[in-house]
Amino acid sequence: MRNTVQRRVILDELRQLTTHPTADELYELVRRRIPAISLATVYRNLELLSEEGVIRRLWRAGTRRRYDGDARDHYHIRCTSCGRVDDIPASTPGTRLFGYLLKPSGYEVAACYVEFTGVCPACRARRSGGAPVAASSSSAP
Amino acid sequence: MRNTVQRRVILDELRQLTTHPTADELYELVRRRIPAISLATVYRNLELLSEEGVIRRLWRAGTRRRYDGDARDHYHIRCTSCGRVDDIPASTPGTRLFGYLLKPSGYEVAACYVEFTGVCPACRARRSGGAPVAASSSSAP
DNA sequence: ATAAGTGCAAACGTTTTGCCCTAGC
DNA sequence: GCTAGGGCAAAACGTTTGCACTTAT
Repeated sequence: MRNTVQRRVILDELRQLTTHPTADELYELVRRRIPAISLATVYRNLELLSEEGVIRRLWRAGTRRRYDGDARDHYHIRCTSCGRVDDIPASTPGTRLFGYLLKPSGYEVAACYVEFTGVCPACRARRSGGAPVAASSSSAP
Repeated sequence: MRNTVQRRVILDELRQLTTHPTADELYELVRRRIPAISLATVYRNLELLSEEGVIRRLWRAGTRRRYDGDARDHYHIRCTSCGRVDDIPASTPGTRLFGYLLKPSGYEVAACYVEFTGVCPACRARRSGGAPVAASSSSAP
C-alpha cells in the first residue's frame, strides 16, 4: 500500500473526527486540503483502509455507509431520528457498558442489534475443498 | 394499515422463509402468486411492515437490505464469503448463545458487531421542545 | 521502470418517487 | 365515497468501474 498524499490526508481527516462521516462528508473536508481530489479516490481509499483493518466501516445497507477512524474495539449507537452515530466504549474494568448507555451517552436507548460475521458451513467446505468462492459482498467489519 | 392481497402475500411468503431475503428475491416469489405485482409495492410494504414492527429489517447485511419475517428477539450471523444470513437464537435457559455459535451454527465465527439505536440528546431536546425533527433516514431495526 | 494509485465521467444496482388508477373500508 | 394503497416508469441515490495519466517505490 503506497503512501500517497491523498491517502494520508483522508486518514488524517477521518481520525480527527468522532462523527463517523460518510464518504462524501469526508470528501468535502479533504477537498479543503486537496482541491483536485475526486470522490472516487475517497471511496477507494476508505474501502482499502477498512480491508486492511486500519479503519472501520459501519455498514448500513441501502443508506449511506459510515466510517470510523478508530479501529479499536468499541460499540456504536445510532440516532433513529437524525442518523448520527456515536461511540460507546467497550466495557472495561473502569466503565460499565450499560451504565454508560443509561447516563453519559445522553441517548434514550431503544434497541440493540447484534450481528456476528464468519464463514458459513458451505463456504468453509468449498474453501477447504480447494476452489475459492466468488466473494459476493464484503469482508468482516 | 389496510389488509390488501399484496400485503398479505408478501408477509406470508416472507414468513415461510428462514433465508432473510432481499426485496427482489421476495418479489420473485410473490410474483408467482400475484404476477402483476410491482417491485415498488414489495419495497413499500417491507418498509411499512418493519416500521410497524411486524417484520425486521437487517441493516448491516451486505449491500442489499435483507428482511426477516420473525420479529422476535434473536441474533444474526452473516457469511463474509457468500453474504447469506442465518439466525442465532437468543440466549434462553435452554440454549447458550456462545455454545450455539461454536457448534450447531456450523460457522467459523470471526467477529461480532453491536449497534444500539435510540434517540440522541439533540433530538430528544428538539422533540420535547415541540418541533418535530425532519426524520432523516430510519426507524430502529 | 513498473505497477499502484489517481481523476474523470459514465455505468451500475438498489431504493424511492410522482402520477394516475384501483380497491378496502 | 373517501383515501390508503397499487402499478408503472422514471428519478434519485450511493457506490463502483474503465480508461488514460501520474507518481511512489
